[in-house]
Amino acid sequence: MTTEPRWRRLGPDQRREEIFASAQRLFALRPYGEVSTTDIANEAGVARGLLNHYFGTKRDLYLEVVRAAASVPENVIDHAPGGSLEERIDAAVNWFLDSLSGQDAAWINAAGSSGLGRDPELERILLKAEDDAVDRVLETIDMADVTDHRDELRAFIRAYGQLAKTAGREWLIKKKLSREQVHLLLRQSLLTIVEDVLPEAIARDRG
Amino acid sequence: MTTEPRWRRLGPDQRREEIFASAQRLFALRPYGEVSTTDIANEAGVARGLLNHYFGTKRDLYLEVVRAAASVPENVIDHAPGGSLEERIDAAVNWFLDSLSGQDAAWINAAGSSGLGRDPELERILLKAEDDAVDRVLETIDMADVTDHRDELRAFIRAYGQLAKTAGREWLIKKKLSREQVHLLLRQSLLTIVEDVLPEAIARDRG
DNA sequence: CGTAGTTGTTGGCACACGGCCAATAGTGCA
DNA sequence: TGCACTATTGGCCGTGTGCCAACAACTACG
Repeated sequence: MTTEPRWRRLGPDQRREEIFASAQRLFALRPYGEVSTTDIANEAGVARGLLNHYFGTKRDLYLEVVRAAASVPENVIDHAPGGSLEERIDAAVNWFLDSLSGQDAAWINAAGSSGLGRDPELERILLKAEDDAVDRVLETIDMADVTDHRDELRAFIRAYGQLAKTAGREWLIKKKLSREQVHLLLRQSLLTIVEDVLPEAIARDRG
Repeated sequence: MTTEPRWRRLGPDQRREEIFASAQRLFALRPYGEVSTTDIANEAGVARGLLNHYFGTKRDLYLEVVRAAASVPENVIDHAPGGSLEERIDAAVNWFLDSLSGQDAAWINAAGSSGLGRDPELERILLKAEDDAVDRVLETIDMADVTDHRDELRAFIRAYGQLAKTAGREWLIKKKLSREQVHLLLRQSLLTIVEDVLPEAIARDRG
């Protein structure tokens, strides 16, 4: 009589995946403090100690989940450059809104750092994601190679990114705006920044 | 020989204040999870149990601190209405930037909810603060009494608020922008929203 | 087919932290 | 001076997390 094993032994990657998935599910549901490692372990059908073995600390696991959620979806458009500035901007905005509604819209919730009190590591992760998003935008509107006042441009776009994220929330979650209205807001704002604010900001150099 | 007391007995309000101040200091320094009630108690020179007595739970104390940090400074300008739209917007932006640099700039860090996984109560607090800020802006630019598409207007302004907060950070913390540049960005963006986006958004009603 | 080796996995120990509450001790008042 | 009032303490207890040595599933080799 061959007694069947009490648990299955998996390859490290596979088990890691399982745990990570469970963590994703739970962390998306409730905030960090209200998710216990026991919960995650149970969800994954695994002993609690295994989390530490694969991810180190609970916090480390959390940070990995956040990193995954914060990064903009990779499926960029084919980026057909031509056209006027307005057309390119229009395309960029459309791409953005599509990827918002298409995705499970996970990263729309990945807000700026926690409520208060800097958390350097978390901040670093979110800033990295933000910067990637900025690059994406700059590429899409064919301004990736501006070198003159690069820092200022990026700062403007970063601020714009927050506007975009918030507007997205107003559309998808709070339902106060229609897609067309959000599109309008994003198009006009970006247009103003590129055509109006940037040149002027360059003219009067920064102090 | 009169032995001197081991501790002083204060009025409830005063002691409450002391503890609250200590909590503010520590929560501003490190994130929630890395501040223990013991830390706060030590900082306040008080027994740990007293925190619970005055504030209930650690979380309750935290929420009060956040509420204080998130609310925009009350010292509004005298609000001299007259002038063109551009002048009014200019005044509003100036007021905003002044209150940013003037304050200890605490609330500039009070970002949207935690990194992931909704925290309803925290969210409620931050949304309340955000809405107050929106009201403040609308008053300052004399658009507080628009009734037609109030929800849309407020949504636009809310998104704009995030842009403003981020731009403020780029100026005061990251030093990528000068005050003039931020001013320019905020003025032009708000102008575009009010003069351009809003009318158009109203024309094509929301679906 | 048995057996030793590898390592994914478990279970429990130790410790830190937060909520709670009965006992204590400043403090003003009679 | 003593008494009542209550601000404040100190410790108990449950919970959550990191850690690690033992264990067992699986593999390979004799």
